[in-house]
Amino acid sequence: MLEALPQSFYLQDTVTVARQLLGCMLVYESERGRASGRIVETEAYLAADEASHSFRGPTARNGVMFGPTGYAYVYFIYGAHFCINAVTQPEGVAEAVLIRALEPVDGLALMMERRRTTVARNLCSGPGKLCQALGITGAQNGAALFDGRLRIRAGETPAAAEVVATTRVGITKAADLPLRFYLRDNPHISKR
DNA sequence: CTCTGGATTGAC
DNA sequence: TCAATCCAGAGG
Repeated sequence: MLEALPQSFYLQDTVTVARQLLGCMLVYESERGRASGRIVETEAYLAADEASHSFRGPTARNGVMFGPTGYAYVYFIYGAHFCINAVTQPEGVAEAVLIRALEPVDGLALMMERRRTTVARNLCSGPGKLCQALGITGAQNGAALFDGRLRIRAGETPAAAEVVATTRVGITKAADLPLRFYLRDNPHISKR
């Protein structure tokens, strides 16, 4: 897609990508229609990072992380939810940015139906929630983010002072690293 | 093959 | 605060 961020965007340092994805738009054109939102929360997962799925080497689940840059790594967790990551770095270097929350923009009615709620701030305020709201499942694992029905567009760049860096959510290893980024005071972030 | 626990969510 | 729910990953 002309308007999507180019594949080369994802070759930047993974922390830089995690920061720069804030404000960008995640769009998915599903069979049932388009749904999209502005990215307001991300987390970086690095190669030398015990909390990353890629830390112990390639497996059937995490294989996309070891592949070329700019593709979606979608996995199933807790027997119930999907989470979507943007794979960064060249082939062989397994790093990614977990997209944790969106501010809903397009397809509100479809999101409300999928999420079974009409409360806007409950539609995309968590990694599992936003996948459900957009209709993203394991079928999108390995999909390009720079071309096709699942893509990330540039958005309004937030002011540097608006970006907060803190520790990641829900992990037990490397839990002290400041690799979570979100937009200050945004009502759609995943916690509180 | 069995066992453990998780990049979560929503109900209590 | 805690159970649901299932599969990936580790170990035998």
